[in-house]
Amino acid sequence: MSLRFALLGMLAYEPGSGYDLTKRFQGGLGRFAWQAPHTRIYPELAKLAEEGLIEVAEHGPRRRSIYRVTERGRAALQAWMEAPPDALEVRSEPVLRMFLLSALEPASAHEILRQQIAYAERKLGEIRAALDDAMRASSEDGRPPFGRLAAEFGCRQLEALREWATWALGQLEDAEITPQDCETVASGD
Amino acid sequence: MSLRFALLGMLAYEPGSGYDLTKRFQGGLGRFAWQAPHTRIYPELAKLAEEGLIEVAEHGPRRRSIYRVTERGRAALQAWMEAPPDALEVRSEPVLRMFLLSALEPASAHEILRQQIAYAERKLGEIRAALDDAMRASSEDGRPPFGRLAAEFGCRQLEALREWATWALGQLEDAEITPQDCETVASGD
DNA sequence: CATCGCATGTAATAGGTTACATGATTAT
DNA sequence: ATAATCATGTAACCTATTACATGCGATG
Repeated sequence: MSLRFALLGMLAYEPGSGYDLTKRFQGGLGRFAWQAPHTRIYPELAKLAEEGLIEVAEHGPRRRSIYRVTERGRAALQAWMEAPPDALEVRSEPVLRMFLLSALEPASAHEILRQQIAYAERKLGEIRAALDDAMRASSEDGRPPFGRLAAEFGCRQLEALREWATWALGQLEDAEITPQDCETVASGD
Repeated sequence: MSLRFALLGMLAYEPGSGYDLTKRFQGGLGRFAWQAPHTRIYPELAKLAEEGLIEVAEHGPRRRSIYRVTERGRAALQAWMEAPPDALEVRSEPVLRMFLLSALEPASAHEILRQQIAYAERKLGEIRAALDDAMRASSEDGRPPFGRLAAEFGCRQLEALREWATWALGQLEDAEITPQDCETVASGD
């Protein structure tokens, strides 16, 4: 249900073809917000056009169709953006991994936390590089890059991940020094 | 592909039936890491059992089957946890909303950011309440609540959201006071 | 024995991934 | 002409959501 609004929003910012949108999902800052292959994008564009939320603005070479949002489309986007997000988004593999840490041996948990820290650093680098690219590209056309705020958001989330993982490492070490379940460690297993 | 490891991990911590796992996904701290209805849980448990990663430890009243992980299951979980997470998780409705902010009128963007701040506050309250519950419940059985670290992680992510939204509001106001695209506002539309 | 909650399932539909296919244009 | 890239699509499959169904066991 979100893909259609992703498309609607990108087209509201700037008209384009399915091919253009595919590239924006792959290459631009959009990839830090949502992902979709062209095989999902084209059918969704067709549906949006059928419902009158977008329309073909122009035909290009090959079979290229450049879409733009209609008034109704803009209204639909606005309505969706204003609708209160009520369910906490909870299908995140990184969070799941962190959730399951307690199911592992402490030594593994340490190792995995250190991996998470490295991962956060690496992804931070990626986003910052992408942001730099986007800033440079957009300084030519005068307006700030689409998704700049979202990229900053991504950075902050990753920084929070890094800080949390560092903190969690400390927690695990504390728990090993002063285990509260000494009395229950009889069987050994 | 992640659901199976969510189940494996929960069973590694403590054996249980599909019904138990359903409740853990709904009620406990698990709901801040992954979500699944029973209609997905039962078939996945069947598949895991067929592959020998879990097995029936005990049969209860009604048709209740209590599963536990096998050695192979534990190894599979370990391997998955240790595998480097390589793709940045990017299908998040909140992030998408933030990404699309630029497609809206500034006044709407303000309103939506304020909503996000309120949302973050509300969800922070929910997680903290759930964490308190879990702490109280687990103080009886001696070990820290499963998912405590993850709940803390969720809190930090929400705090980052709140801080970011506050910062973004400031950015939008700055952009309105000193718009860099004055020279291009000739056509009006 | 009626009802409530436990415990599991099926079926229909929607959303998403991967592999494969194809024609049109530009570049060499 | 041939290759590369643009531009779009189909088909098979997997994952997830929603609605509906059912039978067993405890409780009053």
